[in-house]
Amino acid sequence: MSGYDIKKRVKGALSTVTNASYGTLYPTLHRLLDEGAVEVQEVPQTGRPAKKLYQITKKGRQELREWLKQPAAADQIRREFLLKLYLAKNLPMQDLLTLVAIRRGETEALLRTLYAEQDDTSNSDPQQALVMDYALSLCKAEMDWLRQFEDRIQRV
Amino acid sequence: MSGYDIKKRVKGALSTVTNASYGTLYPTLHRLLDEGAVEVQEVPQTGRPAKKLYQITKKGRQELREWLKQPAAADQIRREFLLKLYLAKNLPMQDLLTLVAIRRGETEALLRTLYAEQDDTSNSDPQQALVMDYALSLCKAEMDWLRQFEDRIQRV
DNA sequence: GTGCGCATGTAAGAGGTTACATGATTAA
DNA sequence: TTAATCATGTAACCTCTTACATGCGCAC
Repeated sequence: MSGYDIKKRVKGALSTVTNASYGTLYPTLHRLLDEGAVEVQEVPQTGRPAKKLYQITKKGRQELREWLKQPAAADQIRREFLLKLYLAKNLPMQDLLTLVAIRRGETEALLRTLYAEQDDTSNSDPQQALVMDYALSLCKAEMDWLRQFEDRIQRV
Repeated sequence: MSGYDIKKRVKGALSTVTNASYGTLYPTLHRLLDEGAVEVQEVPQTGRPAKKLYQITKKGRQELREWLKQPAAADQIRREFLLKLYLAKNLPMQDLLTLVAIRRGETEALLRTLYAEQDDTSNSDPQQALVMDYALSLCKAEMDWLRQFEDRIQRV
């Protein structure tokens, strides 16, 4: 794949897992090339920079396998929404409801996106379907929690 | 609270929300003091550095309220485990099972910790209980997913 | 007598994003 | 004609972690 395509893939199917900006992506590809973990094939194009198609090498695949065997690092998570909820006693009830409603809207949108992407990819990439299924499960759980929370505070 | 106490609080009840190392925490407190958002009271102690008790000021509380009203930034999430799952076709089945089993163990441990902390704090800080409840919901959902996943691949 | 808890803090570095530079093609 | 898509890349900056410095009291 090209750097550009990798970016799209990461932004789409892998957005629940990690992310990457070009400022990280391109230097990383150059480093992997230096290390011999990937090789590149330039495809000239008219009117735009040559497309650089990267492909993993035998050595790269070996290193990948080694990395995969290592225990995974702990999740790095930063949820500003939850932090605001934690500090909500400083907020009038009305603002709190708005905060939660916005979050519910965002979660609903994410849920719809995930359903749509699941339909798109269910027959193609099983690995991608796996990650999608995981994301869906957690997204549904958050949705349930948000609805319950809204019920609870509106009853008070 | 002192910087030391804040660190403990964040590591405990807020670990599912954010985190903080001293290298961030102390400079931030100094900055807030400069800005007049907090004030400090030194409590001398024998045999260790004076404890610096920070307290939010009127101005600080005002700014906090403004910040709370702004829509929350999107979650920043990095799940190395899921990334490895995504790349699992490069891994022998046995290693995949090990990877998932380790994750299940960690999730179980987290679940137990959360239950224990929920019992500890249920009668004290309702805000903290809220965050705990949220964390528990998502943790249970992940647990369910992991169990289902293990069932699925072992049946194949 | 060793290690943990208490309690402050800084310096170096890792890791990442944002904004920019370039510029043709194509759809609304 | 305006904006998005394609496609590369760099420089400046921001944010955070890791590792260090200091050192007493207390429990095992």
